[in-house]
Amino acid sequence: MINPRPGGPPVYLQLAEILRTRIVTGKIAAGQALPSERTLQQEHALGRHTVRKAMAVLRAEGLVTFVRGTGMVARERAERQRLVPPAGAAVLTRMPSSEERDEFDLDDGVPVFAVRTPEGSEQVFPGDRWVLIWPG
Amino acid sequence: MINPRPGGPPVYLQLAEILRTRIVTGKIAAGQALPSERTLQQEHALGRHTVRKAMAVLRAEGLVTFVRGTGMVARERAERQRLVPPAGAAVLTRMPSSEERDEFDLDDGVPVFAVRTPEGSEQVFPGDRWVLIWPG
DNA sequence: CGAGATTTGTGCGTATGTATT
DNA sequence: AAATACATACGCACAAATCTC
Repeated sequence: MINPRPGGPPVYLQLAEILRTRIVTGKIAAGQALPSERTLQQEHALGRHTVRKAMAVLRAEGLVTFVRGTGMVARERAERQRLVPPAGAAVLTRMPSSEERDEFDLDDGVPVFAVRTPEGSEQVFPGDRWVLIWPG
Repeated sequence: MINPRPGGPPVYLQLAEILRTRIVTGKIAAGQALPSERTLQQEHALGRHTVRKAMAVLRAEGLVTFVRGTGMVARERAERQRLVPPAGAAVLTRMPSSEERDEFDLDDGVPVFAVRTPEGSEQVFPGDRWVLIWPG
């Protein structure tokens, strides 16, 4: 139940927590649609901005994707490809630039690996589709 | 100049691009404050909602931090510590959970490394303070 | 120290556009 | 063609944190 008392957590974070719980516990399975904006507004007696802000939180966490005309969908966990970087490489993680989001067709809330070789070149890998493996 | 013609890119993305350019080119140095919401509204004749959406884009990219009562500040790039994961480890990157954001005092738009050892344990490292090094 | 101004945070209302079903 | 659902964009009010005088 959402509690709008002052001093407490913001309403949109309370709603995000409710939805997050449903997703991570599997009550809403991957690929399955979540309640629409309107439904959430009516069920919890909230304004549209508040509902959208809660949804934006989940999107930024990479838990959901939005499909226009369909709604908010719990994100599928893609199979990850294994990558062994070259010897001496340095690996950073960060959010992608807008160009990188376009190039790799990344959802909101998906970071990237940036692999820098000793020679100085940098290659970018979408964080939701790769796992880095250490030798050994 | 911002162009609100229909069919073109959304106004808030145009504004985000303008501010992004100022940051990455160094016109606005790290640690320096950006124009306030009000200033941006007046300069570009936009509603507050639109301005805030542009700012949210930059925040999600990890370019700026917001300080209530102070303003929007270009993020400092922290010195990164070097980490060599154990042999056979698998490394993922993702956005942190709300608990992890609290625990590590992470800004918005900062992903984490998740290092899984062959034994099955997982350890989390803030993505803005660590760089992973491959042996070699 | 306080008072007031500034700035971002939260929450709601409304209208219109666009894509999908 | 129509309904549904999200996207963009204008507006308002008040709260909370910070800064300045």
